[in-house]
Amino acid sequence: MTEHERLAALLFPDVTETVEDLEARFPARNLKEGARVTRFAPSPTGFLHIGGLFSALISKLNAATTGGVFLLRIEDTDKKREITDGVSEIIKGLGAFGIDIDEGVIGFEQETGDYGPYQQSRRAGIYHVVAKRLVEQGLAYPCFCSEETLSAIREEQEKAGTPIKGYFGKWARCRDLTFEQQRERIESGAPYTLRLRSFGSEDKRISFDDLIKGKIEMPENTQDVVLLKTDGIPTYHFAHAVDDHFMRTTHVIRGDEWISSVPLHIQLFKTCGFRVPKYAHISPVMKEENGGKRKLSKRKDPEAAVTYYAEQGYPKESVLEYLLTLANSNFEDWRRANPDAPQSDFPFNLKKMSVSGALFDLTKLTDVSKNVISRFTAEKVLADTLAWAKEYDPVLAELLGADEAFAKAIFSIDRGTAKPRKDIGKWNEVRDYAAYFYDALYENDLSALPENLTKAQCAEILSAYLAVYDPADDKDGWFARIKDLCEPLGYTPNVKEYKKNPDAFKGHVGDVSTVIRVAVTGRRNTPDLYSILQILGEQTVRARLNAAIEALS
RNA sequence: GGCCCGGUGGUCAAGCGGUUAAGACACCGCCCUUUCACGGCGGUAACACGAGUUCGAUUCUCGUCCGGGUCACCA
Repeated sequence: MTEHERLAALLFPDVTETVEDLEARFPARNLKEGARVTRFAPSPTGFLHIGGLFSALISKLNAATTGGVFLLRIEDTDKKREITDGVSEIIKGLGAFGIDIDEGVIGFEQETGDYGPYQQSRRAGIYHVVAKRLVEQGLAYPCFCSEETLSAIREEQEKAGTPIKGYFGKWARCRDLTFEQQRERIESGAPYTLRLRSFGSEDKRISFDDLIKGKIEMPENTQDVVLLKTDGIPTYHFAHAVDDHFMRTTHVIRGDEWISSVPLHIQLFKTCGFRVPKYAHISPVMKEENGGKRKLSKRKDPEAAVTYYAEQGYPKESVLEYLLTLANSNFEDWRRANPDAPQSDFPFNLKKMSVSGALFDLTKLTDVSKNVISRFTAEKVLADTLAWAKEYDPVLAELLGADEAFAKAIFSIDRGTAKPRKDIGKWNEVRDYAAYFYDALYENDLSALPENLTKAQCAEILSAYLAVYDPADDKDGWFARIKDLCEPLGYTPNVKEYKKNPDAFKGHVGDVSTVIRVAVTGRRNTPDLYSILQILGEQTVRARLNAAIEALS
């Protein structure tokens, strides 16, 4: 038995499995050629971030379009930062956007798939098997340095002005401890971390092909990084190598803040004897501030949280649609060519992803959303609004739910035609959009009446209309009736005529219908008036006309 | 500071040696029109800067500047 092996036995007395056992336990996946295995691996430290959703979407798309597997792994190795409902926040968030998890953690203490556990806190045994092997081979060693010692080393380096800081080479005090020294400390119960014994050189360069950023060249890793913390839990780096190897991940898609540790990661895969996966690093979603760009911040920006979109009432299809336009610039062209195709039909391509961070543009999101919603059926608009309102606007939910046929009629105006209306960008706009259809929300606001007419003139128009109003009219008949109203009252039914000779009339048919519109809806800008009158029904229309006449006299 | 990455209109972005430098959002104007929305037409607006290489650079090289990331027993 070598000293390395004796050390390994001392460090991991309970580990009986070998790396070969693990290889057998997690065999290569039986997937068709070209299928990609991707993963989303967040840590449960807060709400799901829009950037996280973005990267999950990209990963999912890569798996889905290649007939591969998209898995969810939870990186809960830092218990200090963990929050109570972290895991379910993530799963709920993903679910809310229809990003289905093929494998991995799917609920509280629930997972599916043969490559688990998928929660790092439950994989300690697996990491230790690999760690033990590394120690046996002299590629890892225990480090007994305290935090104080570490910062003392750092200070010394600062003073000396060494170009590279950290724990490596001659600064790595525990790297060359004798076996006796190691055993003595371990047996005395001294806390220790397990460090990688790095053979990297700062003079040598390593290059790799990032699927998004292209070829990147960097110096090799020289640091004896921590693999296992004092509590025996792995650091991100070590867990990444072990997990993505044994989960047989083919493509690691993650935020580009990881680029700088790729040399370390490649080194880790290689020293463990694992095949290096392909990497794709996504640029972060940015926000504008004082003319500059910065990453969307969980703390400062409400729109960083995925829940923000749910609260505002952006349909998930809209958020996804917008994210897709950010992801692949040809998505909008594709959408124009395939207005009704499901998003999953889009031939997503990693290579077409932007290399620099995009500013998240809520205005554009809303525009995209208006288009998405305009393609929804009235049934879907109703159902989605109802679902949203139940949580965020109970009054609206109550009103819409009280008579669904009525509500559907509201959403049906011009819907399904070649030129559908695009009034609604998110569900929290529905209340305002539909307000005047409900007496409870309707405000008898006459301030929008045409300013070129007197109150008396307006009242006159309304009275005249009331006298001829017939709910049985069809649209043409209805408008003909309004035109007939014009001349006796001193208006012209012909707008062009009015423009030619404005002094000859009090106004034109547009003014007449505006007066009626304002009296019935309390506003000047509405969809087609005829449809509105039909939906409101005779009783309400008469009541509102009468009320307006009274208010004007 | 070291090491990486990036810089095309206000925003997202095509283009990758020769283009009138696409398109989308936003903005402005006009048309359509009983209002609005939709739609149509048009407009304002960009290759960070300086050197090279080249007959010719937004495209290639170098430098400068600016922006971002990263240098933990956090992920």
